[in-house]
Amino acid sequence: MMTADPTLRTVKAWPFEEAAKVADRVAASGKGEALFQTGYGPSGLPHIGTFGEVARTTWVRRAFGRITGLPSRLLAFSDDMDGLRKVPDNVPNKAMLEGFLGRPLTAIPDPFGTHDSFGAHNNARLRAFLDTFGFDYEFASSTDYYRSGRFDAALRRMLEVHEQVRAVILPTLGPERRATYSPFLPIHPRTGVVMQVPMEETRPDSGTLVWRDPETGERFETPVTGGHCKAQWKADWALRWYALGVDYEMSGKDLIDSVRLSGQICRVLGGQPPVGFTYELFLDEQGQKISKSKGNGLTIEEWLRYAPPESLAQFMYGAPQRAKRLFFDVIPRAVDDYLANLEKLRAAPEPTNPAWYIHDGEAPDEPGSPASFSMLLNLVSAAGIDDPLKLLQYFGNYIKRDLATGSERSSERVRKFQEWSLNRLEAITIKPNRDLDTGIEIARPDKALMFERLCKHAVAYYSDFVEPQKRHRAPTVLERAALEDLLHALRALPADADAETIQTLLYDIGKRHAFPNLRDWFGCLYQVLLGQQEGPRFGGFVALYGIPGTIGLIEAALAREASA
RNA sequence: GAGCCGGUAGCUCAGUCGGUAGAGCACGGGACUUUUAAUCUCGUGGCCGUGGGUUCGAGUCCCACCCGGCUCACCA
Repeated sequence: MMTADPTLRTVKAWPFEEAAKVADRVAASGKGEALFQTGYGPSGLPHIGTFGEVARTTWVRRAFGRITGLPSRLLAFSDDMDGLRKVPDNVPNKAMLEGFLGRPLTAIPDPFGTHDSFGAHNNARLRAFLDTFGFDYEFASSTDYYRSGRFDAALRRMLEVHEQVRAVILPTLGPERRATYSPFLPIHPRTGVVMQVPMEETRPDSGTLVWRDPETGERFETPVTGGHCKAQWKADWALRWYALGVDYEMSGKDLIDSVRLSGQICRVLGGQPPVGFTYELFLDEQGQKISKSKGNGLTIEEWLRYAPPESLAQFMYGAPQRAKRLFFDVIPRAVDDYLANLEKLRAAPEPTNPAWYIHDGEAPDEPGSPASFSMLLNLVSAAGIDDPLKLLQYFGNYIKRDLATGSERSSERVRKFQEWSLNRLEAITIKPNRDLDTGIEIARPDKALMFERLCKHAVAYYSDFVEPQKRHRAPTVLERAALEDLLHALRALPADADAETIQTLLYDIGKRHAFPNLRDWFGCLYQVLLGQQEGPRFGGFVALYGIPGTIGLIEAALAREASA
């Protein structure tokens, strides 16, 4: 059991400020533990906001544990009993789903055919998503809770105060809805549809409702308990808070009104609404709201292709109550902020440091990254590196050159990295090209070094954004002659010729031909061979890229010109 | 109509307890380099939206206003 440290209540970081409120609430209730909740709508497949909400809640939860020493649970609650309102665009078997509109998601066949129901399918995806990041949570299915009777007492209570609950909601509704509203949505005994109908009678003594099918006129008496009824959205939220004693739940700004009304209903029931936290929504590059239908903004898949999850957590940590723009350009900064914070965490575990939350107070036992992500991106773009392993090699050479020249610019970070992993990097560096494919497994984020992962991500960035922008220009007559000259010279070189030898060769050839300025010769190499305006020191590039590969580039360039 | 957030360097933003204004990028100079890029280093650049108030002192606290944006207003 963790020891309590009440002095942490005053830590100036939002998770602790939140946790202190939860601690007060739990102390007042006399409970020995705290219940944190995050909810998921029926349409909602997991997305980048899901990650944010669970991560942020987890941080508050951890802060709570540090302050109080008390245990806590995080309930991931799926609203899988909600009626399907419309057929989603991104699923197969849409025609089949049409026939089940209005029924609870857990009473609809899985359009993917892999689970017992559509609801079960979505639940599985949600859990798989959360598991990917190693979140500590307890999954809850609304359907299970209703059917198992866990909500029965609360439902009967809501039936008793039916009119008071209505009184909370009615003022917020338009005239026509006002006439039909009930916090109870009975499941139609014949069609299975979640009904939105007015109650003709409430019978608290028997725990039932009397209502009429608007189409057939048939009258039904339905128990509110046992999964025969579910609660309407805002009442549902309140019911859950009341029945389970939820202590903390955060939600987006779009739910401010719902939080207020659900809180009122919760009080009507006799409960105390949880400590709440409203976070801002994300905007796209133009400051527009991110919506899945518009397809703007950044998906979590995209983020995780270009950067590690720790950087996304870093982004989510900062200023949750500000509308932040979420698009590609924020990624490198998030990564570098994280890397810097990671080093700070290593030096001193301060709970004001975002990395403290991301790693639960203790930096992982690995060397971090010797270079900023921005630098890796520059490097990969300048050198046109399309392979993570080559980037590692390139960087290894870079470090060695650094050491050899005795440069003072080796930062503390680089030095640490060298101590920890120089041998490993050395092993990578001397590996012959043909073994590259079987070299180091870089693709598994959980196993690989942070730096290896960053190399992988940098290359992905290069492939997607830099590489497509390349424009290989055709060589001039003069350049063509020089390139042919270079081609022959390279063929004559041993395969393991070093960077200096190649660089000297390049100068010789450049001088041998009538370039007005040597700079033009190198410019030709970048523009014709690499398709870029500028590039790396070319001798080093050839040594890394391989002489056969470079020969291929030249041949391709000459052929391109011939066919034009 | 109700509510929320923002306005600080050319751009994106940080700014802790009220105490001489900060970073990255961009731009300029230098170092290193047998070209360039990278890297390192130095530097240019700000009426902190406007007006008032509190204070010895305000980017920071209070009030009002202007501008920009978002959310909710007969779904969940």
